[in-house]
Amino acid sequence: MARASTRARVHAAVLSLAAESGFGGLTMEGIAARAGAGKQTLYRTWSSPAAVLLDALLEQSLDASGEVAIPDTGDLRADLETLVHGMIAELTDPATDRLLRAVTAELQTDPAVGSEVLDRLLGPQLRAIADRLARAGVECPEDGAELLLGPVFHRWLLRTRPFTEDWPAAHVERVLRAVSFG
Amino acid sequence: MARASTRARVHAAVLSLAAESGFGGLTMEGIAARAGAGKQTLYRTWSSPAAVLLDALLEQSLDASGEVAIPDTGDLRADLETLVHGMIAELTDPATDRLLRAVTAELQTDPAVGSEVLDRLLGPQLRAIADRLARAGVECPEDGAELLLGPVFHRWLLRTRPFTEDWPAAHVERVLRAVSFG
DNA sequence: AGCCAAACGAGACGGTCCGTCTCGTTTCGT
DNA sequence: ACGAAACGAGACGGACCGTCTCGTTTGGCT
Repeated sequence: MARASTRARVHAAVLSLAAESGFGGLTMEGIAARAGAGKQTLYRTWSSPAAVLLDALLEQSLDASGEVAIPDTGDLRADLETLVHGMIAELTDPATDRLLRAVTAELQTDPAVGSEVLDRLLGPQLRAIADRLARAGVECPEDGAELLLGPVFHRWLLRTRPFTEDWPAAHVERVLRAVSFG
Repeated sequence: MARASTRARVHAAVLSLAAESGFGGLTMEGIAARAGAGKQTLYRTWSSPAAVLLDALLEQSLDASGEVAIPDTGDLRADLETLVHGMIAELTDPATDRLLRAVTAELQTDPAVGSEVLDRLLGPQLRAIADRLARAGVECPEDGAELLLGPVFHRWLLRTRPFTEDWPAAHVERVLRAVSFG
């Protein structure tokens, strides 16, 4: 669809612009100018600034890890705590917080972005956690994964209250009890 | 700040426009025109179409109920199931789904909308649930309320999978077990 | 009743970004 | 070497933006 070199320049442009002026400062015209690309070239592949940013973020995350990795030391409780701590760290990192919120916001209105996020980010993550739970003998692993992540997203997205140091341990404790593993 | 009659006309305008063309069709100019108001009048009180819509929705919900009411029949399990069913029904109602998503999206970028939602909608709801849990003798009622609502929002917001008929009962079952009430 | 300041309706204004459209150029497969 | 596909550039009309004046209405105060 699009030339690899073009994609690379556009990705670099959207990431640098987002880092400089936040998501609110992203426009198709701005991205095109920074990338040295025509607007038509952008519209040929992406439908909105959020779609461009999402694509760049996904490519970046794939470069880094290749696959979604869930800790698996044999100690389920410890693994889940590590996981929750990592999630909280990423969600609250000022560098990524705004970008993730922007993608989440766009996900609410643009169905294409929604299914892209689900297919390439959230889905694999949920499946990986569910697999980890299933391997430990949990009965409803999908529901367990949702029970683990739901409250984290809830607190972060809706800004109900800050995360505390001791909450993840207590939360994992409750989740394990919920799935009959305490 | 603003005259009551003006507020009423603006609220009616934003609700009718949102019902007709969805949230995407909301603009300050459009709302002002429909309400027969000057743009300056809108900007004097609200900062964005989302803020206007939120204000209208909040006023509407206050008119209807006056206070946040949580079922309290003495049967905790039944009450929570009623609550979850009601939430799912409201979240998935086509008439409100898009509006709630729009407000949630705006909540990610506009801090003013965020604290407004928290103060007048989410906060009271969470507190009411936590109170209900506390009355039943649950130890960490705030965490319990979060455990109950988090997965519901998670599934709805991120569109991971549809709600099924039997999920609420199983979910409440797990939450009660998590807070040592099963 | 009469007054005055605050709130208002209307809309002009320059500006930004939208999404579409040409046009001439570059790139790449064969 | 050639033809098609992808591209860079930017013109274009249009929608909204947020700010700004204006002259008018409204409601409280005396």
